[in-house]
Amino acid sequence: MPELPEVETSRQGIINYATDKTLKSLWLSNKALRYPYNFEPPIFVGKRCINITRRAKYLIWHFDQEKLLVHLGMSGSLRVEETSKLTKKKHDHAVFSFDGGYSVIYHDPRRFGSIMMYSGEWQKKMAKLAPEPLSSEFNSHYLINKLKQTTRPIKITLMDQSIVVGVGNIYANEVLFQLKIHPEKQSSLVTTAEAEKLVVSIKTILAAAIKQGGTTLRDFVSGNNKPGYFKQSLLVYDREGLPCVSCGKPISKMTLGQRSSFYCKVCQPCSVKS
DNA sequence: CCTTCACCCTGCACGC
DNA sequence: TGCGTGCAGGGTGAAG
Repeated sequence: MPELPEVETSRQGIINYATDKTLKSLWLSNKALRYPYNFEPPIFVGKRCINITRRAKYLIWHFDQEKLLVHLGMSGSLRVEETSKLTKKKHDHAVFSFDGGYSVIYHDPRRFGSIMMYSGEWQKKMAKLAPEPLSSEFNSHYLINKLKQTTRPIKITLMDQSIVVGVGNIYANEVLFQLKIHPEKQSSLVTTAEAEKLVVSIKTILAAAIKQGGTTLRDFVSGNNKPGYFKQSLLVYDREGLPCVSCGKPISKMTLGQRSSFYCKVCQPCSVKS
């Protein structure tokens, strides 16, 4: 369920159970995730977790020496359970048991996620990632320059990891609705004023979602954590046919880049499409 | 270089 | 109740 706010929420949910703790055991299921494992569990067992950080939608688990990269894909989630009461569920693929009595469990039905040792190869990949949306590096000057260079629909550009990381399908829809920009609008025709608002809107909406995610953190311990996803606060995503919160006309749906796009034909007119 | 497309996998909602 | 279909919040690599 991970867009960037969920990944960040997951990080905050597990960090206190892993940081400054020694990994006592690491169990992996025999099912392959997105990539074949590039390590054996003993490499990490006995090592102390120093910190867990996030880059884009990746979590980086810093152990004494090696680092571990965890991505939740489309259906991944992390939960914390007391090791003594741990019950493995279908689609659990990794159990990190730390001293202190708690385990972090990686669960991923579709197995689009990955757990990898942070090898040199991965460091290269990560180094190429675009700026974090909440960083000062992602500003209107930067975005305007990027938008000039492509004729693709603005929604596809916003979701392009080489432009800015962490803006997934839901938030791309929400941001464009908020600013009354048609999802198909050619990126290079987005005005300077619109680009400036896009930057502000992306930062605001992601920060707000992260903040809300925090309210569900206590559920992590019980193991029945609901992903901190706030459907009730989404204004356009998954609302096809339902009245636009602004004008009341039904929300439309179209496919762009193989992803569902929701928009209001009235509030987001395609005046300057292509 | 840029853009589009297929695809990795399972679960679920829906229509018949 | 069961079956088939389409769809899902991500990301990559190959092909055009």
